[in-house]
Amino acid sequence: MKYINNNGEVYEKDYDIQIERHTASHILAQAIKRLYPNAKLAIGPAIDTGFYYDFDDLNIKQEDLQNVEDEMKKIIKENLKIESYSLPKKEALELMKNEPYKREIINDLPDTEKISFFKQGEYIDLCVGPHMLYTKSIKAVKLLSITGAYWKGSQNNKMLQRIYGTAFENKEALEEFLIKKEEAKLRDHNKLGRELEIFTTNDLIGQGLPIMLPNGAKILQILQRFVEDTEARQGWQLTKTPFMAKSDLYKLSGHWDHYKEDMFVLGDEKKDEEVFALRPMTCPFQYQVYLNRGRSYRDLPMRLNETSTLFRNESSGEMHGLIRVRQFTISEGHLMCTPDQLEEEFKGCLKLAIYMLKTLGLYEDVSYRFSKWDPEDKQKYIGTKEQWDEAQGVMEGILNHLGLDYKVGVGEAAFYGPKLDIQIKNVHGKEDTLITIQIDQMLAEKFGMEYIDKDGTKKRPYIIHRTSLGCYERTLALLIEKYAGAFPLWLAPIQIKILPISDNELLYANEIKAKLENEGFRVKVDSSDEKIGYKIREAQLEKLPFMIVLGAKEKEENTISVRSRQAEKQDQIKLNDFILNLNNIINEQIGKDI
RNA sequence: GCUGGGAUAGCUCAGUUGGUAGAGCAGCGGUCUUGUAAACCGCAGGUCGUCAGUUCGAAUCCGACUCUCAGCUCCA
Repeated sequence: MKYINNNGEVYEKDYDIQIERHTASHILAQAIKRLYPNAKLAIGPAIDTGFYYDFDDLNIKQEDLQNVEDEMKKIIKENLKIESYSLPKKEALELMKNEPYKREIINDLPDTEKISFFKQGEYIDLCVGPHMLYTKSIKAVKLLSITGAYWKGSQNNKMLQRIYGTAFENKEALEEFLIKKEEAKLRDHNKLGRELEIFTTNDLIGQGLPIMLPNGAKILQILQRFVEDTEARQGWQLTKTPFMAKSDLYKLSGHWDHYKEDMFVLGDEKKDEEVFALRPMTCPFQYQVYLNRGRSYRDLPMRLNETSTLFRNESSGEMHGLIRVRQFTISEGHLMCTPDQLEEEFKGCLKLAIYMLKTLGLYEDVSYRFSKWDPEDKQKYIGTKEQWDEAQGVMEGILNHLGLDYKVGVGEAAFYGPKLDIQIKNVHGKEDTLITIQIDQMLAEKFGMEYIDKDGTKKRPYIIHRTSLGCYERTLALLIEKYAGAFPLWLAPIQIKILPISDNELLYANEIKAKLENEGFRVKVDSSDEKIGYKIREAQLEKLPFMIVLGAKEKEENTISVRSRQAEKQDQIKLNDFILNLNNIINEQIGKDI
């Protein structure tokens, strides 16, 4: 494959999908310029799933995309040769005199810089390249959607019109991508979760406030018991702190100055003597547990956990199914320790998180992000540069010592400290934080937390702020998508459905149900008068782990016919053998050691 | 919060240039008592997201709001 770089040099290299996509974005811009000459060019990079190009003074609709795509295919067919050349800044500005966004980019470049351009036919774009050598090198291209996007990614700037598209090496690869995209939609928790009656929402209750239906509430209960029991075995002590507090608490913690926009405040500061706010984080509440009396080094490490319901007044456009909500519950915890305990305890928190991920089956799907502050953003963060350097330095040391493969996210830290975020992508490819482990010194200082050390002097403890399985609602959403609703046995809200072939077996069915429930299993009997084939199909749609078919034969022989959701047909066995089998499966699923 | 779609029965969706709402599935009642992908008959179910407007007349046209989807921004 031939490419051209911004020195005008042509070179040979293996097929590079990112270069193809970047070239496709130029062809998109060329097509837009031909069809809508008044449109202004912003930027058009390649991304993970394809490419986009941002335009101003363009107002097209979804229906117009096909037309644009047809024009792109025409340009590809014309097989224009792509050339590159450089200009001094002054001439570059002159060349782009009708492109305000390009001029802004050029103006931001140093004066000494030679500015490179790529040209294909009548179309010229400011670009560092490289590109494919001919437009015909684009083998499969498709425009996908059209949305708004802020210029330079800042909401203070104008919103431009962004066109998303994708390109592949051949038509088959494009086709496969589109099919996968459609399949992903079927796993979408926001659709599947409603279909499987896990949750719903309601106009009267409001945005970002999902209602957990019996199936969803059951899964959350199972998860919560699992988390609390596991944490207890790891030396965590459960606390229960209030859902709200006076504004005084938040003023001390810094939330009032740095987080009030995102809080639900009860009352009016101007009129009321006392104003309350629902808690957006548990830290300042749980710190009061530590502060309940003086602490000695003998009390450390002190591990406090809480199944903690939080309230955040997210902007209206942010809410999404169970992934982004206004009220949610997290497996939160705060760990107070001495400096020389810090690394070991941090490791313990990470180990616990990884154990949770492995048990849930999500371990292979996560990535790690070291979230630092942005020194430029004075509004967002409390503390001094020295404090941040220290906290980040400590965390970086630990992360590197653990040999963790992580990316750095600048400006992603909490307002009070750096974080190790464990990230996961949903079915649409959008990444969110599932679990977070943070080192917090600023709030410890604000609340005056200390301990008496061996030498009798007062010292400030290090505090690790962490979640073990993260936000329950978000985790549930990811689990729905991971398993496409077919939950592992230990998590399934209904584990077994009993299908009597006729009403003659109803009594026997209820007998089996009672015995299974007595063993702690979650069972449902299908007492409808449908035919057995229909009942099986229904049970399959519910994605339950097991079904039991009971007819005259089973009743006669005092057996059951069991079928797992993967199996083609059922096996006739004794109930006790089935119970043994179920327990084995569950032990396998949650019995792993930390 | 911003840009652009959308909201009709529990669900999936029809509904023509404005004339007063329909199907399939689910539900309920009955018949059938069934051995592996949808038995048969019947019934019921809607303030067409909400509110205000234009009109003799609005699911349909205009406006505001609510909710929802995709993306941006923000974030667990």
